[in-house]
Formats: sequence, structure tokens, C-alpha cells
Amino acid sequence: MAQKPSIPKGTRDFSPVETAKRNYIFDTVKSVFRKFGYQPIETPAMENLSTLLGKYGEEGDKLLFRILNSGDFLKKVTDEDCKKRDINKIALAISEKGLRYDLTVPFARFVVQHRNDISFPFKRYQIQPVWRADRPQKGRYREFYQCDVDVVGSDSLLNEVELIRIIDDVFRKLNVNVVIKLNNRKILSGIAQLIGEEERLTDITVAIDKLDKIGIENVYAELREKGLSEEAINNIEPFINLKGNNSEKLSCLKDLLGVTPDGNKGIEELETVLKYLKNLDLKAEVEIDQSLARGLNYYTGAIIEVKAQDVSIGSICGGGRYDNLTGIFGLPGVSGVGVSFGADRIYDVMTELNLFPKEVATSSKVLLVNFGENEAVHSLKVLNELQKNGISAELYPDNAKMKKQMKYADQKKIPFVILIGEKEMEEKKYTLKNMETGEQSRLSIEEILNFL
RNA sequence: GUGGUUGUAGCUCAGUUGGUUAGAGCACUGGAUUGUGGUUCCAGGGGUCGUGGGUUCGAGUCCCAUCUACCACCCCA
Repeated sequence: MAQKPSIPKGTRDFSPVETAKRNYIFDTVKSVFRKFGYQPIETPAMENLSTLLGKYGEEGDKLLFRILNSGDFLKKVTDEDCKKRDINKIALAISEKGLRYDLTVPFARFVVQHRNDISFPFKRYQIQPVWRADRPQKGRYREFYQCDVDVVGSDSLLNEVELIRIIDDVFRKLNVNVVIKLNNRKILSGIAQLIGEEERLTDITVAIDKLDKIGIENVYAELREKGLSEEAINNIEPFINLKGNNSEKLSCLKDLLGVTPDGNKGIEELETVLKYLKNLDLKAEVEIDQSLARGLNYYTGAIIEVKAQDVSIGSICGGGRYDNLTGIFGLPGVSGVGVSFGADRIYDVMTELNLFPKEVATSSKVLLVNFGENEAVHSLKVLNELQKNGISAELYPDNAKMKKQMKYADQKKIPFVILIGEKEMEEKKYTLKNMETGEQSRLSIEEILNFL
């Protein structure tokens, strides 16, 4: 033990208490997914790099964890490559697998590969860790869990509506107040069309996306920097300054964008989704946010992002519609829409707002104190009886001092202790102690079972 | 990947212009209490001062590098 052991940057251990809380989130999310008819799948932690590369943009490629080939991983590398320090070429030669970066791309691969076994529309959920070689920060880890729900093989906007209902249900159950922000990629491309800068769509959306973070002036500055003309920027202005409630925003957008085919379609889609939502009793606020873009460039329709109220931690859930994700794997014409819950961030939000129910951290309900070998034999029978009746119970394994055993129960927050010594064995009446109130009474096993 | 802040006991932190053997609280272990925890009292264990170099007669303290956590950018859950 010369050196303290450690874990890689941006990864974490979870204690029993933390794990219990995390499972509370996973269980809640899962129960909602199931309720809406989604089925679980799992995919491998690693994928072929050919599956992963190029799907998340240039930035995403950099953030992929790559797995070194086994054996002589240098066999495809020439001395010349090394001399030239051709990093990209060498990287491809020594590594052909990578850790998954999200769950959507592996899912697309899954759909294409198993297309003959799947009946569409296919509704699946997937809860697994993903890895990104990002620089860690608060709420930002290199290993974290995503809880994805997607439906592929259906163009209906009812799917978007369903996802919003799922989001509302999950956060209602978790007691987190959220705002669901909505936009449509087609509106963004409509804007680009309108100002005649269609090929700059990405630059424009990336800049607009930062609106609430860096302010209007800085957005303009960034657009200028990207080479947009003053005229174009002036034309964007009305969109950036869009204010009011959802219907006001919609009618403004209609006036401004109605002439562009994409813009028109996007507005129509948004309108339809909102119309469906109108009659539903959602707890979460649903808000059109024309500046919402989201980086992943495979989105083509609805864009959804969820932010927690009262905590600033970035988005805790996000997603959208992607019309042709499976196309890159050779299966065109399959549209999908899905969202991803960031379990780790939800955990941080709930911790900060103290939203975990007390009873989440569960251990045994009863501890049987160990008084020695003979007593332990008798205690085992009682223990078995308790467990047979569904009561989680444990017998202290060593004949340790009473103080130590009581302290153990106290620290593990075990609410009841049963003492079985000589007297108790004779009478078959055991001392049951309530650790919270300190009360204790002599009870038969039947009485104990009834009481607990 | 770029720039900044940080690190002393398991945890939270003191530690003087560089100067003997690095401290406190909490936690832990034992005792007061041989069948009673959470309160109290007493005692005890625990540190290569993140790591590696350097300056100095002398470094927890100053300099450099590196790692970690955090912050901003980039990007994102």
C-alpha cells in the first residue's frame, strides 16, 4: 500500500446509500417507460469505431474513448506514419473499437441489424452507462448513465406527444419541477433559408443556442465572426427577440417564416404537438424556445430539452426527432424520435433540492443480537421465520459486545432489534426493541410477526 | 483540447516573514457500563503535508512539472 489507489478522472464509486438513491431514479424511470409500453434492450459497452465515428460531429470524434487493439497493435503502423506523427491515421490503425458515446447511435445500429425481428413501430428503452473523454466538471462526468426512450418506424407526432407525457410523468414522480422546452429543427432551417444562408445552418444554430447564456450582443458577435453579413444578422434579429407565450410566439413565427417551406412545416408540427398537449393535464411547463438547437446534428424535426427549475445544472433530459439515423447504416426511410434522461444530473438536482424520500436508504428491518453459540442456533430459527414472512432481517455474525451490536444497528438505521438470551429461549418470548423510541417488550414470534 | 483555481488525518479545516517532534473538531478504537445504540466523561490509534523534481543550512510554506477536483471556453446529459 505504498500508493493510494484511485479511479480514472471523471468516474465515481457509489456507496450503498448513493446506489439506493440512484436505483430509486432508475426504478422510477423504468416504471414509467414500461407503463407506456416500451421494452428494454441492451447493447455492448463497446462498438466498432466504424459505427461510432462521424456520428457526433468532429467534436464528438475527439471525445470517443478508443480501445487499443489486442496483441501487436502496432502491426499496421509503418515507421513513416510514426515519423510524420499522423495521429489520425495511427489512431485508426491501432484501434478498431470504442466505448459507446450515447445510446441512440448503438440503437440505430441495433434496429438496422435486427430489422427482420422487430415489428414497427418499435418502442424501446435502454438504461446503460456511456463514456465521453470530456473534461469533467460539476454535473459532467466521463462515465454516466443515460436512460433512453425512443420509438422508431412512425412519423406520427403523437410520438412526440407521448415522450412529453413520459417526461412529465417521470419528473412528477420524482418531484422535480421542470420546464420542457420545445423547438423544431425545421424552424431553424427555415430561418437559414429566409436569410439566404442555408449552408451556414450549423453555425447559426450553434450561435443562437447560446442566447440565454451569453446574451444577444455576443450572439451577434459570434455570427459576425462566422462571416454572416450585417443584413443577414438583421434578418435574424426578430427571431432572437421573439417573446410572449406559446401562441404569441407561434403567430409571430408564422408571420416571419410562413413563406419558407421548411419554416412552415416546422411551425405546423409545433402547433400540432401543442394542440395535442393542450387537453392533457401536464404538471411541467411546456415552452417554445426558438433558440433551442442542441448540438447533435442528426435531429431533423422536434427538439426537446428539459431543465430543472431552481437549480442551474444544464439540461437533465433532451432529445428530438431524427428522420434518417438508420440511413447511415443502410436502412433509409425509418424515422425515429426519442429522449434521453441524464440520471446522474437528475441525481445531483435531487440531492441539491433534498428530494429523495427518507425510506430510500433501506437495510434490514430487524437485527438479531448474537449472544453466543447456543443463542445463535435459536436465533437462526427466529431469523428464518422472519425472512420467510418477507421481513428483511439479519443476525449479527459475531458474539460481539452488546454495545457494538447495538451501535451497528443504530448506524445501519435498522429500526428494530431482537434480543434472544437464556430467558428468552426458555419462555420463547423475545425482547423486541424499537430503536427510535427505545421501547422494548417481550413478545412471542407470532406477536412479533404481527407487529412488524 | 485552451485558460484559471485548488490539494495538510477517513471528513471539514488551522498551520505566522521559510525555523525544533505538523494541530483542532467530527469520525474511528478501547474504557466508564460482563444484557442495551443515538447523550456525557476518560484514554488511544491514525499524516512519506496529492506525486516527482528544484532553491535553501533548513520547505507544509518559495519555484517548476505532473495528477486530481472545481471554474470558464468548446461541447454536452
